Amino acid sequence: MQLLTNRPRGTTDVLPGEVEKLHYIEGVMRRLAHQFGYAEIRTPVFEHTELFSRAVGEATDIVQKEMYTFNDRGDRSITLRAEGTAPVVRAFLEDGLYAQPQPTKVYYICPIFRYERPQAGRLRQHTQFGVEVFGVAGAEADVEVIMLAMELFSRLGLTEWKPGAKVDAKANAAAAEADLVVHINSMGCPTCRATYREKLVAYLEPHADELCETCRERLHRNPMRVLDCKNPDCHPVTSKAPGMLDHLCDDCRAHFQRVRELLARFGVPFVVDTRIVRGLDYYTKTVFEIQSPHLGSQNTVCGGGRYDGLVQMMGGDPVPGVGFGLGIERLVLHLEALGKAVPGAAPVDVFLATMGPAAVDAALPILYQLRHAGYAAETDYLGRSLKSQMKYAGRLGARFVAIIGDDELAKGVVTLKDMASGQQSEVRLDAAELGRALAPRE
RNA sequence: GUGAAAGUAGCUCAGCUGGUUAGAGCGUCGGACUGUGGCUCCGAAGGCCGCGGGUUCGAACCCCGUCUUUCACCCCA
Repeated sequence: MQLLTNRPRGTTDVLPGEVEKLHYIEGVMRRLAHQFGYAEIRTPVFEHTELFSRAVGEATDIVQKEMYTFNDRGDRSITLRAEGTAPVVRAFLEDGLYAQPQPTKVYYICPIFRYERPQAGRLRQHTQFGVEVFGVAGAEADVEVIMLAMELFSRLGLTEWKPGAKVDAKANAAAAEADLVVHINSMGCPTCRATYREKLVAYLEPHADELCETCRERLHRNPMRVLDCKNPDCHPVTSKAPGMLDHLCDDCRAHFQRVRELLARFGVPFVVDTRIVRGLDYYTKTVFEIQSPHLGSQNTVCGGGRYDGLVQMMGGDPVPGVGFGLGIERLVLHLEALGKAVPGAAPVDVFLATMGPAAVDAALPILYQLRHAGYAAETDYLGRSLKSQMKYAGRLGARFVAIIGDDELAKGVVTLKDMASGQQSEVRLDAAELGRALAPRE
């Protein structure tokens, strides 16, 4: 088939049969968010470009090469939502959420757009479930969002983990091979990070010629990114470099300590991973990624952290924040890798099989009355044989088929067939009577 | 943005070292069973062999370009 055009690169069509999985997953997310005290927020799919370029950081990969940016007809620079947190922070300030009872706890399920090379688990449009907490400086909030993510994975059957189970460091290392693990790190605050940054640059500069090309570029622009370079040539230098964790100020050190204590107390499997740096500039203190061993190269299902300076940077009073984003498409890959079944299409309650025009006339009013009464009812519009209609009803997963032919019309009944048992009975040709016969009897 | 592999019916794939009208299974539709689904059998529809150019008497097959997909890198969800 020669089509006029196909879908743009890195996008997907979610077809009937597949979409039900998303409904199920999103339903779990919404219930969970509600139980944790998070309310939904919806922000526009597009924003002014400077929202992302300023909040995420001019030097980041997202801003430099991954944004869908265009000028609209009013010559404004517009960018499709490249990231979840910045728009929520904008709304928090613009819509005065800070004037409501604090803290503000919100969640969202929305599409994210990034111009990247597609790969398994990486699309140009993907969907994120994200949560944000504003107004809590303490580590309890960092831990709450991590607990929320872990609880979600647990409810979806992606991990054996249950809150409260005892986990020690050795068990964590073993779990990292087979199960979801939270990788955490601390980025410090602007004060201690600046001090650390100087020390790091001072250490790296004499070794610049031992580093790879990208690292030499990053040395001054974003030296912390040099540390997580995967190029083995850089490892001799980076492995001896001073670490951020050794240079945290008292406040940041205590915060990170508290996060680890609470995670341990609640039985969350975690490892301190100094390579978790995150590609967004706004993070402070805690950053984390939850990685799955079942996803191949794109193995981060959930990533987030604390952003205590972002609200002020965007023009508000200083309000601390913490949150995460979680990729739903990767979640689905993970479910499939584990062979986890999720509910499919909802079944049809009754299929009205008609034989001849008189039967169609009799069936249509009943069809709409049954639907009005809340039943999923379907019929044939193609004038097909009874056999074909039976076959079709079987495909739809109909619980019952109501057969209406000349015999039934003469008697004012339908032949009602229970598709699971094959048993048939006669029911009066009347929507209310039929409805009673259809009522689930379990 | 870098490197590698692959694109043949709706889906999964055959198709010999280039040689007439490109095949199978599954799925779809119909029939066997003119009033009864799942099993079985029979039949039909469905392909510019991703697209464009080149080589050749002749291209699904060889060459170049392009688009898309997959894998890895970068980075992320």
